[in-house]
Amino acid sequence: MPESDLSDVRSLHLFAEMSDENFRALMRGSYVQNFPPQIDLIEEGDPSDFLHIVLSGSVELFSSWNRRETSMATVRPISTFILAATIKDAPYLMSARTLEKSRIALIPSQDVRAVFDSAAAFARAIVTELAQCYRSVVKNTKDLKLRTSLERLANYLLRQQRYADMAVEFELRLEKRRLASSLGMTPENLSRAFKSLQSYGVKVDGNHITISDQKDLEAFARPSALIDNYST
Amino acid sequence: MPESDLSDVRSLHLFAEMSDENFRALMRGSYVQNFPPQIDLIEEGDPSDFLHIVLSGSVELFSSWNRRETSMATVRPISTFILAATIKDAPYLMSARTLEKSRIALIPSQDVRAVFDSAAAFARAIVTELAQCYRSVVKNTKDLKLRTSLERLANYLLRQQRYADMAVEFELRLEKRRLASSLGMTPENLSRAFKSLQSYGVKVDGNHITISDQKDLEAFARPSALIDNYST
DNA sequence: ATCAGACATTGACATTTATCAAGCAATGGT
DNA sequence: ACCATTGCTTGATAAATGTCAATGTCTGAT
Repeated sequence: MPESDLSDVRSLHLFAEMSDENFRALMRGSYVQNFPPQIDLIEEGDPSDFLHIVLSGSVELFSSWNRRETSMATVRPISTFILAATIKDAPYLMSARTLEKSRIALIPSQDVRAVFDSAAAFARAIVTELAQCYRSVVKNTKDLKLRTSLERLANYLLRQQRYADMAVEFELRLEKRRLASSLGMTPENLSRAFKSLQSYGVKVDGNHITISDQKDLEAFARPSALIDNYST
Repeated sequence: MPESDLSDVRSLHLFAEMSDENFRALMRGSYVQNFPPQIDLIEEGDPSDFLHIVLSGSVELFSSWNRRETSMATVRPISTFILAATIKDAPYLMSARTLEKSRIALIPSQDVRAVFDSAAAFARAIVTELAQCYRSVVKNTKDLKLRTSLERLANYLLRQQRYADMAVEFELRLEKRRLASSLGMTPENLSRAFKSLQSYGVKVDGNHITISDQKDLEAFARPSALIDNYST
């Protein structure tokens, strides 16, 4: 990696207090690459092989579901992206593409984790928890921006069913008006949404839910691991 | 703190690998309290004095803006909440209230940071960055759930103006269709939204924005530090 | 057992937002 | 200079979602 890029990367507060030794260890397997505009850098769902750093240009983080696409953030120099996935060794939650001609540093994720592991265990635990929370909110944003309220409800029910060990019948654990607010809709709309899901085999009696045709509901809801799976 | 609560807290993976000594240091200033249902535990914007842990019952994280309120998440035992604010020593981004009778452990935030600081500097840097990203996404979710698309655009413009050192005129740094997607709307709707903001003194010429009546736009947009301020 | 209060549902309607189709710049490549 | 492409805007329309008002239903307190 060229000297000027090295000092750019070094200037990130992420590496500011790191020892020279650890920094060199991190840079050993890293490299810098120039990309033209509109190049896909990473695709959501892929394993997080590299921590990315935008040195110049700009990168769009976006996400797709069911033929829809939404912009999640724009990353400008000099900053990292997908750090949480790197730390968690989890798949990317978002895709990334260059918006313009961009210079990107790529640091192998396993090197980041290795250097990081030499730190105290508590630090690691805090980070894991933070990363988990962070990724949950990202999933929630995808749910909000990519789905209609009916789709959000359908997928919520499927998640709850999974939580209830795939039982055909289970209880809602939230008051309906809170559920409505969680899903970003009004209580009135939630009532109508439940009614609409009757045609996909969903029965509602108070807080008691029956999913009589799992496959049918899934065909409508199109659940995605990158939105609905809390553990990844 | 009672022994059974101590072991509950200890069982969190956040503390699992922590030394007994550090754990005792953390618990020294901590205490456990029982709360009735519907009690406000924290209010968004307050300084993060305590890391909270739900031992039993459940807690709703929610957020308010402009007479509207939205549910952000429900926290169930045994888990922490508002860790990112604690680590960053930043104000709470969300409010919290008990949904039912709940038992909550309260750990002084400064103790968490003190124990954490004894870990390596790189770990701290990673966490700071993660916490920053996490909190940004939370702000983004609040923006999406609490505001109409017109309000989101108005506040976006005010944020961009701040980025441009409060200049009356500045350039959009995003293509309009990407901006639309970022704000969770269609390009067509963005065009109309720009037109609607004309009545608040916003002029648009390509990517060039002029905000001729700052106060008027702010009166409409009602910007909030807990949504629009990237540094907190 | 009854009543008050909170939550849920329903219908009518308004608003917001998306979709589709067409036309209008700007831009870059030949 | 021209054309083709791409992005932006506009109008018409449709769909989704929210609001308001009324009613129904449940539950816990007296």
